[in-house]
Amino acid sequence: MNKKTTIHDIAKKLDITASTVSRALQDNPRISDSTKKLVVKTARQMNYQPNSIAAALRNGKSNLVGVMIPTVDRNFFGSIVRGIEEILNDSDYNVIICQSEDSHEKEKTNIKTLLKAQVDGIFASYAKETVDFRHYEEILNHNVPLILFDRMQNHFDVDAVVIDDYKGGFDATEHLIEQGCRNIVHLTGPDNVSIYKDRKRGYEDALRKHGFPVLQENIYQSDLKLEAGIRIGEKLNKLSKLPDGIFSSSDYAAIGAIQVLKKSGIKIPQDIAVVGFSNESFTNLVDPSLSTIDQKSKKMGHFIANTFLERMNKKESYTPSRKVLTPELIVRNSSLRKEHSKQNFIKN
Amino acid sequence: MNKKTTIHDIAKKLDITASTVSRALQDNPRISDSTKKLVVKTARQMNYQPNSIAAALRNGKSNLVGVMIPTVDRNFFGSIVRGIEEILNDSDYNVIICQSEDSHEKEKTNIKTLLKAQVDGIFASYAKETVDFRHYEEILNHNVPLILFDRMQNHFDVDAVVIDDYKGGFDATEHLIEQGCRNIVHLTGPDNVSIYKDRKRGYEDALRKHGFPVLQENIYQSDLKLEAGIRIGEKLNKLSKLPDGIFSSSDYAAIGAIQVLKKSGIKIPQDIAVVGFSNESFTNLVDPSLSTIDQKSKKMGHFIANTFLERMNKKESYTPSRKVLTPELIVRNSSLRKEHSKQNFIKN
DNA sequence: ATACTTGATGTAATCGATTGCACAAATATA
DNA sequence: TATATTTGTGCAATCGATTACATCAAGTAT
Repeated sequence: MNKKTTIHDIAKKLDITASTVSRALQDNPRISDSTKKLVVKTARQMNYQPNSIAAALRNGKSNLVGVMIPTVDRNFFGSIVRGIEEILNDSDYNVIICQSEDSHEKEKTNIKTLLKAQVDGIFASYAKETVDFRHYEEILNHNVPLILFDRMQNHFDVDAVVIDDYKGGFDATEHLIEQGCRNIVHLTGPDNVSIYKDRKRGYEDALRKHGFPVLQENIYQSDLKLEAGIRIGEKLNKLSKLPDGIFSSSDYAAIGAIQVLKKSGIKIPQDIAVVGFSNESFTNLVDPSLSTIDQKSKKMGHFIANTFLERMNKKESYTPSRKVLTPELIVRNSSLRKEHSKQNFIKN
Repeated sequence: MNKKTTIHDIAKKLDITASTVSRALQDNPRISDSTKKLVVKTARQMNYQPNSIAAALRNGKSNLVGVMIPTVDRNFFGSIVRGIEEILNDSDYNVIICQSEDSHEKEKTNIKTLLKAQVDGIFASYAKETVDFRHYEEILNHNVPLILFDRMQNHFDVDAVVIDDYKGGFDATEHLIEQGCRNIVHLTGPDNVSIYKDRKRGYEDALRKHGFPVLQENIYQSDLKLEAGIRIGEKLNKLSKLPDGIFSSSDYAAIGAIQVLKKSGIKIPQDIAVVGFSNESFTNLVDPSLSTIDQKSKKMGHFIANTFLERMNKKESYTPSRKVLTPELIVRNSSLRKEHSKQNFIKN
């Protein structure tokens, strides 16, 4: 049928060579203005679409980047991806998204897939499950720029964009203390994931700063999913002395706990004030709306993309950098005892 | 540094030609078993990774497909994408995701981008805003297979995978009637989007079937976002006679309305029973948990992917098909008056 | 008038994998 | 023994865009 037109077709029509056409389309100064105009016009007429694959092969550059995240249907990761796209699409890059589903195996196959697709860069957030990082070395062996974000460790000397999880944990806990909490429980995740360790440190330091003891029995470790929150809520329910505050490293776990506690007549935030982490999109849909820590996900996406673009320019002698973003405490009704409803999205 | 190894490198090492290597790696019957084994072994040793871009250029096939959806951070679309990936990754395809954000302009540029990336197929769900479909013709002009899903119209004779929105609307409404509702309000979306029209027809027919009048003043049109739900909730609040049921074409709008109604002391589901649409992930996080219609998103993804694969095989003389999936009513606490809490996820 | 720029375009190789056709050697058939 | 067929490889073109280098005409300097 209608074959795609190539630069050769244009060349033939104008009785010039393909190289001239190519140069003209690239606005090469060595081509006269008159030919340029002619070529551009003819290209439009013939509905020419450059074949990016041919260019990719020749240039050794696919203009594709791969983003690997645990899952796309978490607000945080979804909007990081958006942030990345906002920047990169303007520079003619396309984004391939891979989901690791927090599985080590999937992570491995995803990396293979992306390398096979000849991506120009890989942006990744570790799967929770991952403790062995050899598959990441593959990326570096292939000379593909790697940028880690959010979840990372110091195994590799690569670019990284993270938030200050310590500060997030600290601020959340201090806020609970300011709201009058005296016995604050913390829900944390697997210890091999540094973000959870950091948030926990923040929690502990905030307690210490205000003269409260750090009690190991107040720290509940889990995978931080909804179901884990439910289980922990049930445990809390059975305690002889209820806590009066919960800082959860995950919005999901926080909601799980709140659901159970509400069932047994406990008032949130009056009896127990709760702060989650991530500012998931459902946090202002639930009742009471959930206080949380916003992770500046879009901004993070922008940083990742810009870091990548810089890296592509400097080519040699590039020194990886680390960017730490500051999270923001968002106070909603689940923790606001003093000025009730002030921050509620519904007027009055 | 360490250049990537190509089939030529392998050929040189074994003192054979690249074509033999290529054939050996493809398990071509014309190559002897001994050479095959040797080549495969050497390839492994040299850590050979096929350059898919070169293959793409030669074969005129990028092994990329583009998925265009309004947004990735809606459960429905996110899991469609997952479903698509589950199938296509096994067939060595990669998926590029584009978000239209329900904007006509973004949709246009996304299509350009995908075509430039030489994707082998495009799977798309129309943006709400879109009323002019010329940019979709571009896809067909380029001879790129197009599969529409969820939101679509009959402009093009292309493959389509949709759910039976009419049945979804009918079932939701009939369920409310069974729960004793006698005055059911419906929240619908823009009329140019067929899914909303179909759901509305389902609503109307269910009312008629049970002998209730269809009242235009009971139908509220909006963009179905959270804020729209809030506004409509406020309107309902002011009515002299409150409705006793709400069927919303969107979970978000449903939640918005519920939030307002709860504030003014109205009990859900006792005073007003509510059913949403989409089974968004937050629907069982809110209080009360929201009854809704599940759209079989993952299954839809599977269908889309498989339709595409079939299409790629049959090449010529292909007749587009239309697959209609059956949605499922999920009854939760926002509409369950008779056996309270039975379907609640918390035991007892 | 000769040598030397400058400007504009063409030639041909390249990126890496694929594949139709050619060709030699080995085997089968007459 | 001569011819036909099979088997295993090699040769070279191809996909489309890019680019170092060559070329050639016109213009400038000496």
